Amino acid sequence: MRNLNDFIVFAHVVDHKGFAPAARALNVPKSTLSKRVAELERTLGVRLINRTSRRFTVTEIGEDFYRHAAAMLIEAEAAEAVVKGRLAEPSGTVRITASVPTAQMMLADLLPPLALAYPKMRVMLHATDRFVDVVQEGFDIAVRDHFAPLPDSGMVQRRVATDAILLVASPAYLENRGHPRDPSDLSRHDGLLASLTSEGWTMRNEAGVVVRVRPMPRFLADESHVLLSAAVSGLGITALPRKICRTEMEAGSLVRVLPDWEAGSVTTTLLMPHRRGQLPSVRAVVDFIVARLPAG
Amino acid sequence: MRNLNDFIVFAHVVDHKGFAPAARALNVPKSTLSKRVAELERTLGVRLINRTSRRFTVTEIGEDFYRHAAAMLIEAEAAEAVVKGRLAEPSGTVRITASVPTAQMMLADLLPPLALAYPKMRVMLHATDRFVDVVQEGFDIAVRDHFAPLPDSGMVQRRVATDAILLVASPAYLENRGHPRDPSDLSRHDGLLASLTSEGWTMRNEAGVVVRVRPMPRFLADESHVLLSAAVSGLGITALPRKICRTEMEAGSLVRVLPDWEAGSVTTTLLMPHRRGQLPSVRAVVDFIVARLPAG
DNA sequence: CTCCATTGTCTACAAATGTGGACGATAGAT
DNA sequence: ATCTATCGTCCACATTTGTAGACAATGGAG
Repeated sequence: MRNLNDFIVFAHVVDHKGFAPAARALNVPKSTLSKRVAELERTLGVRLINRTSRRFTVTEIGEDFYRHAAAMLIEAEAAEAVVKGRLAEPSGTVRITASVPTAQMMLADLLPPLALAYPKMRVMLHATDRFVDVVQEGFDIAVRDHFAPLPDSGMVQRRVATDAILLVASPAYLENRGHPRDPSDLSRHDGLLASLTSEGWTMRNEAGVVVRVRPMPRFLADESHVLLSAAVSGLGITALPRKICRTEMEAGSLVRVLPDWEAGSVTTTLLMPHRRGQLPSVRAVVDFIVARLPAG
Repeated sequence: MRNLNDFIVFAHVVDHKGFAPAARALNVPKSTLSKRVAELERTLGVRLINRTSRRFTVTEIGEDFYRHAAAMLIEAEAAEAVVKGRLAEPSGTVRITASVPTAQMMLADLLPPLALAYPKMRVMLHATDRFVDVVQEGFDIAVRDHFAPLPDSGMVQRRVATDAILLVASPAYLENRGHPRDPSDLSRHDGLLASLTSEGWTMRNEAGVVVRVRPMPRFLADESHVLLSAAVSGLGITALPRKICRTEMEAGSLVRVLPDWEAGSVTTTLLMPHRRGQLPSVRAVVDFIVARLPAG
């Protein structure tokens, strides 16, 4: 098994441009460095450094070799620092669970910069639409989108965002079928619903008036982007969070229907197991998400 | 100076989940490995592995340490391979220049897999809309989108793609203003043009008939995506390469106008300085791009 | 419960590496 | 041309590491 210390010795010697300066810097005899590099060159079968008593140049292949040797050195120092706790920022794994749409719509934008901000922290996201027992399954944070308030489950709840649910349709559909003027008009329109058992939409306006409306089911899909595409295609009217259809609305491929009314709202809440002495890394994640989202 | 071989020994032991299997794999005595890892733990002052005669688990800090140790091993192997010439792939820097739209539309998809395919090659892309003197400014490859054939500039030309330019409009616009049935109908339609001095569109069909048509200038922009959005918004008819409006066409927010006719085509050509002994890395890039694009 | 195959640890001894100091080479100062 | 300070190399000896084999521990098979 090759002596990989020789790679590091070589990297140091190149960094310091000579055996004598490197020996002084490392506080080891220069004969040690000379011997080690000579041995390395012998076993590799190449000349890494051309040197005389007063000249010192790294060969071209020595430069290539040096790059990897230097990278090794960096990794070695990082390994040691990990153990010695030199790096002060949060570290370790933070396990997050969220539904697939939440993962796609919110976390896909948030987690990469989080990971960049905390290089020593490892973010692990589990996106699933099944029920997750947060404590039992060892997650640190669960991200929940919900329409009604969450029950008290003994976990710390931190609301981080609220998004209005809007009725939208394509201009083509509305030109073809007419603009609804009142929620009751919706019963004569084609609805793009999440499911056939959906009870329609509960509309609320700023005056606090609440109306339950039931459009004609025209298209069913329990995936928001499919509903979005269907709406853009002019199939009918759908109800989606503002965030999901913002791009299409801005592009004009979708427009608001009954702009003074909202079909409820969706709240995003972080759930953390309620245990004492929460890890700094979990706290860092929560603070990061809170800072990046408008308060609900 | 710490014995960094111990880091590598540790990485091997973790990889093989035990001293005995690692010893067999490395063909060294297990006592050597046991002693080295024990020494490493002693000097670091932490337990990296919990083990008994039949149990073997890596501690959490051992996992963190392992990641860097494994990275060290990879660098060591790469260093050795550099010298031994094991890596056959091209290396060094390839400098590419292209216009901003070309960079966004084509290279943004091609260059990441290229860089993945050739880990030893460093790809440097300079995206600019100003004139670039390829040879003078030291580029290896220039990617040019052009409508007319390129002049003979003494450089090697390699056509790699041709994209038809289509007339498109939103369904809303067409329902409102009617579908053109013939190119001559376009003179009564709103045109979304690249510039006011644009001489309209030169239409060609499969029979080889060529017609010059001039729509009413309704919106001017020399940025394709702005034209795209304008078309989607129902402002009029525009001429764009198929590639640019493919998503909207698939989504139904844009439809073909006069589907039997094309408004010319845009060709993508790679330009390389014509010098003898072209670098293997440049050749590799060209071959990669050619293989990934449909021939023009 | 017993037996057995295999694990990881320990240690005395063999082998390899680290080192101080001498020495030839060299480039700059005088 | 000469001198000097410092370079990298070499080598005999000191120090450290590698190893074979014994041994306690352990989990699965019977």
